[in-house]
Amino acid sequence: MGRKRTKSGKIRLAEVAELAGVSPITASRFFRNPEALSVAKRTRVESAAKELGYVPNLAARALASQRTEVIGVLIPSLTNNVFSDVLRGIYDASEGSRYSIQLSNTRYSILQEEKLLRLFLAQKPAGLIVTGIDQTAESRAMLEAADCPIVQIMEIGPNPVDMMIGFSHYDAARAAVAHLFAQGRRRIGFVGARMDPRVQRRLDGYVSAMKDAGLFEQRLVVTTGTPTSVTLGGALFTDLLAREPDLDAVFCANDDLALGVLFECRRREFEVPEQIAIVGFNDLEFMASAVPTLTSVRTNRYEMGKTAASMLIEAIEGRRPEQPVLDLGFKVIERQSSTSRPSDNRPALTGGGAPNKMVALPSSHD
Amino acid sequence: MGRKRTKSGKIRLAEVAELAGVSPITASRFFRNPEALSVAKRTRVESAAKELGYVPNLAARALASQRTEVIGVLIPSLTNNVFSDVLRGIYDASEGSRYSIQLSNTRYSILQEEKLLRLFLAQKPAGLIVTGIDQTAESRAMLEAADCPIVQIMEIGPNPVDMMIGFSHYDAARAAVAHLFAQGRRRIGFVGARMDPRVQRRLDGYVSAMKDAGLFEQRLVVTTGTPTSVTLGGALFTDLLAREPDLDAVFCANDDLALGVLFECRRREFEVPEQIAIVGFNDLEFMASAVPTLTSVRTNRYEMGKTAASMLIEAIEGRRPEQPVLDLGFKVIERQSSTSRPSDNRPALTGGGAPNKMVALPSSHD
DNA sequence: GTCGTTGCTGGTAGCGCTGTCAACGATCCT
DNA sequence: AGGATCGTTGACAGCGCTACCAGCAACGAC
Repeated sequence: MGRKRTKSGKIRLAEVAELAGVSPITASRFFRNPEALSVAKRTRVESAAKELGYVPNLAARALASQRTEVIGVLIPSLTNNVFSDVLRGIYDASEGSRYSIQLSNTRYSILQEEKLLRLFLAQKPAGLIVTGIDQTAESRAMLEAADCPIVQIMEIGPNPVDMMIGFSHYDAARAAVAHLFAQGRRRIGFVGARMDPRVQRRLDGYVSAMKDAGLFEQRLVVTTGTPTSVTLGGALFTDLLAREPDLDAVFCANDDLALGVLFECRRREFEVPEQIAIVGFNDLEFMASAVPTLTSVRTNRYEMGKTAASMLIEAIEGRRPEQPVLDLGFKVIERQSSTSRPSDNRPALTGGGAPNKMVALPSSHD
Repeated sequence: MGRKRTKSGKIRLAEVAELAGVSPITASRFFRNPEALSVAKRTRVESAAKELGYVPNLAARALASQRTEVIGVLIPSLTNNVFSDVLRGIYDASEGSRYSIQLSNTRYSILQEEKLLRLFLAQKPAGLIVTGIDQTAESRAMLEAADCPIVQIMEIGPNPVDMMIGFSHYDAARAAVAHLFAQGRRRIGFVGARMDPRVQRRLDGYVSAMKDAGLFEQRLVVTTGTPTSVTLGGALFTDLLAREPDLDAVFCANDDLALGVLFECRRREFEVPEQIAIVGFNDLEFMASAVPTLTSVRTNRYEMGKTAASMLIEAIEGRRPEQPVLDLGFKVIERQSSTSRPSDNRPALTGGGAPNKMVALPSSHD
C-alpha cells in the first residue's frame, strides 16, 4: 500500500515520477534509455529529477535488473608502476560512464585470481578486465562461461577468452636485444626480478635472440623471484658481474632495475655506454632524464588500460569491436645508454634527453 | 508464490536454509552474526552453504539492509607514487574483511571531490576515506552529516570531521631545512610542482624556517602547477639556477624532483653534496640507491593507508579508536646528498646506501 | 507456581527498482 | 478501408535479502 515516503527522507524514483506526472516505470526508462521517451515526458522527468536531487539506488537497480554496473578488474600488483599507468587509463575511460570499477589484487597468484574471479562473477559484473593469459583451467572455464564481456590485458596470445589487448613481450625483448646487436654488443646480460609470466616471456625473447646469434650462455642470466626495485637492480648486476665480468651490455626486465644498474655502474666508475650499455623495459618517465639517458622499450600502458576499458564498455552496450584482439606494439627508444657514440643533442635546459631514434615494431603474435 | 529456484540456477539463501533445515532468516543470521545461532544450526548452515557453493547477493543485501559494505576512497591522483603506496595499504587492510573499496579520483579538484562525495553518500557507504583537510564548505557539511565513519588521510589539522591520520607537512619541511642548516647550508632553494595543499604546506614550512633564520628570499623558490616528474625537477632546478646561481642546497617537494635535480647536477658537473646539497621528500625506494644516495623525508604512506582502513573498519563495526587523530610523524633520512662529508659506509655490493642517521620527529599539530 | 528474563527461531513485509507484457493511438502499406 | 506495424506508456510482479516483531522454550528469582 501507499508508503508515501521512506523514513530517511530519501528521494525515490516514485517521487520523481509523481512530480513529473508520469508512471514510475516511465521515469525509470528515462534513466536507462531516454530516447524511448517522448520529448515532452523526457524533459518533465529530467527537470523533476534535478529539482528533487534524485540519485538512483544502485542496489535496487542491481537487484531488479539482475546485473550490476560494475567492471571488475583483476591485476597482480598495486605496487608496480606499470599497473598504476594501466589503472589510470582504466579509471579515465570509466569516468563519465555509468560503470564503476571494482579492483582486486591477485598478488601474482593465479589461485588467488581464481578465488577472486569466483567472487566477482557471483555479483554478475557488467564486464571484466583480467591480466594476462595464464589463468588456471578452472578460471578459464569460469571466464568462458561468464555472460559478460571480458578483456585480457598486458599481453597477447593465441586463444583470447573474448577480447584481448596488449603486446608481445617476447618480440619486444627480441627487439631490444637486436638493438644491442646493432650497436655491436655481444656479451649481453639479462637481469630480471619477480619473474611473472610477462617477465618470463621477456626472458624467453632474450634467450631466443641470443641463441639465434649463437651468443647465449646461461650465466648471462640473473633473475630472482623477489619484487623489483632500483636497489635490487644494483644487486643483481653485481651478481651478474661476479659470474661474468666480461659484459658489454645489460638488458633489464624493467626500468627500475635499469636505473639500479646505472647507479651501480656509477659507483664502480664504469662508463655507460662506452663500457656497458644498458637497456630497460617500459620506458618510465625518468629514463629520458637520467644521465646518460637510458634506452628502453616503450609500451603503451596508459593507452592499454584506457582502450581496454573503452572496448569493454562498448561491448557491454552491445557494440562489439570489429577487432577483438588489439596489438599495441612497442618501440625501442634508443638513448645514450646503449648507443656507442653518445647522442649529439645533449639536452641543456630541460634536463630531459630527447630520444634519438625510434624503432617501431608491431609485435607478431605467435 | 513458491518460486522454487531462480531460472539462472543461482543458489539463494532460501536453498541453503532448506538444505540446512532452518528458516531463511536463520541462515541469513549465520552470515551476519554466527554467534547468535546455536552451535548445531550454525554447523548445519555452514555445511549447507559450502555444499551448494552459496555466494550472497550483495545487491539484495544492500537493498534490504539499507546499507552497503563499500568503503569509498577519494584521492586526488592515481599517477602519484605516494598515493599508490597509500592505496596499497588501504587494499591490504580491506582484504579479508567484508568491505570492498570503491575508488574515485578527484584530480586535485575540490569541486570534483564535492561531486563525487555526493554520489558516494547517496549509496550509503559503510565508511569513507578522503584526502586532506581542504574540502569545500559544502563537502564539509555533507561529511559531517554523513552517518558513517570517515577518515581524513595525508595530513593532520585542527578540526577533524571524524578520524584523521597523517602528519604535518609543515613540520616535516621545517625539519628538512633544519637538517640543511645543521650541515652549514644557507642558500637553500625550494623546488615544487603541482602545488596541491600539502605541497603548499611544505613550502610554507620551508619559508618559515628560512625566515626564522633570516635567510628567506623569494627568488629561492621555484614552483609550477604542472604535474611532477623527474624531468621537471631538472627543468625547475635550471630555472632556479638562472635566478640564483649562488645556491648551496635544494629542498625538493618530492623525490622525483630531487632525482631530476641530481641528474641535472650531473649534467652540469656540479659535485653533490660538495657544491649542492639535495633533499627530497617521501623517501621513495630509489633514494637510497642513487649515487650519491639522496637525503629525504620519510613518510609512512603504506602504513597510513593501512591504518586508515583498519581504523575505519573498526569504527564501522562499532569499535571506535580511542585516539581518533593519529600523527604518523616523519623522519629525515640523512644520506650522502646533503651531508658535507660523504658517508663512510659507502655501499659495495647491494647498491643501496644505508641511511647514515635518522632524526625522528613527531609532527606537532598547529 | 507465577512472573519475568534470556536465547534462539521464524513469519511477515517490504527495500527501490526493472523485466515482461499488454494496451493504446498514430502511421504506414496494400 | 482494413490490417499491420511502430512508438510510447503503464500495471503487475517480483529480484534476494533483512528489519522488525512475535513466539517459544528453558531458566532463575521470588
